Amino acid sequence: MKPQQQSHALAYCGAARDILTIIGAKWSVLVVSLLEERAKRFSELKREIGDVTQKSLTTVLRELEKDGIIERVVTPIVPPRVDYSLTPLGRSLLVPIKSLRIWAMENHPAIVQSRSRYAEKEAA
Amino acid sequence: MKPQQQSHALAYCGAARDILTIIGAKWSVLVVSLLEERAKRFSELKREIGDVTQKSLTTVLRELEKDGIIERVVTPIVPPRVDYSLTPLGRSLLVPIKSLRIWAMENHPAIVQSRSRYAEKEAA
DNA sequence: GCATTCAGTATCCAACGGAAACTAAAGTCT
DNA sequence: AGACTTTAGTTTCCGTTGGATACTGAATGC
Repeated sequence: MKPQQQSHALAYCGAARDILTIIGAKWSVLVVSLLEERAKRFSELKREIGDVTQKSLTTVLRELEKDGIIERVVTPIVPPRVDYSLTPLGRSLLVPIKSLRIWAMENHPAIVQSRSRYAEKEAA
Repeated sequence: MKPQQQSHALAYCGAARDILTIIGAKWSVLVVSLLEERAKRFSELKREIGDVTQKSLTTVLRELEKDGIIERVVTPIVPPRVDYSLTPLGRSLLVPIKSLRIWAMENHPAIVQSRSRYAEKEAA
């Protein structure tokens, strides 16, 4: 979106989209949520998430690091040790994430139901 | 993610990811926000958003309709008229969206700053 | 010497998303 | 009569992104 085409009511749009790009990334909310408990290693995150590829996990961790949401600490030993933890900024992100999670829990059934209604409607 | 691989703490994950897939879609939050004011026509939304293609707008509107977040009302005249409006479910989604928007407004500068710090760090 | 661990890369391929052109159907202009 | 306009899309093409799989390097345990 070109800024000059936005209406006054949409001034927040750039920032909002930017944030949505972050938390909309496939594994970011899960990673942030897992790091709420404590700092964790790469392999630990991978194990806990289950079916995420190294590449995808690396990508999302790097992105969150760039954005200042997590911190990456490398201990140069062999085998290498890398710890990830939430920054204060990352910790503050837990607030809107929680709000979203609550909405998700409450309304997910309704969405699933709506989808199946739509599916059988278009099957007819 | 295969459900049986999730830890107990991540039971919400499926629902949360599902919701994030919706609101993470490129134009959905903007569309939902624009429909907060009142029901709007396809062309109206396209004009207000600015640089979205018909295809992308159609896709996101169809998706939000499937999920029961917006309602699509066709008036069979020529030229066709299609009105989109928020359902009660869609209206309830405005709550977490607002929470996210507030966080975005407050923390976007910090994120931008963190990114440029990262950029010059890796340039070195 | 061989396998394993850890934190990634590299390569390949499928899916998604955008740009631009096309469509239908009626009313209006010339 | 023929051309143009509007609305809400669809179609085709194409570039970028994201996932699956395989590979790397260095030390340690068997």
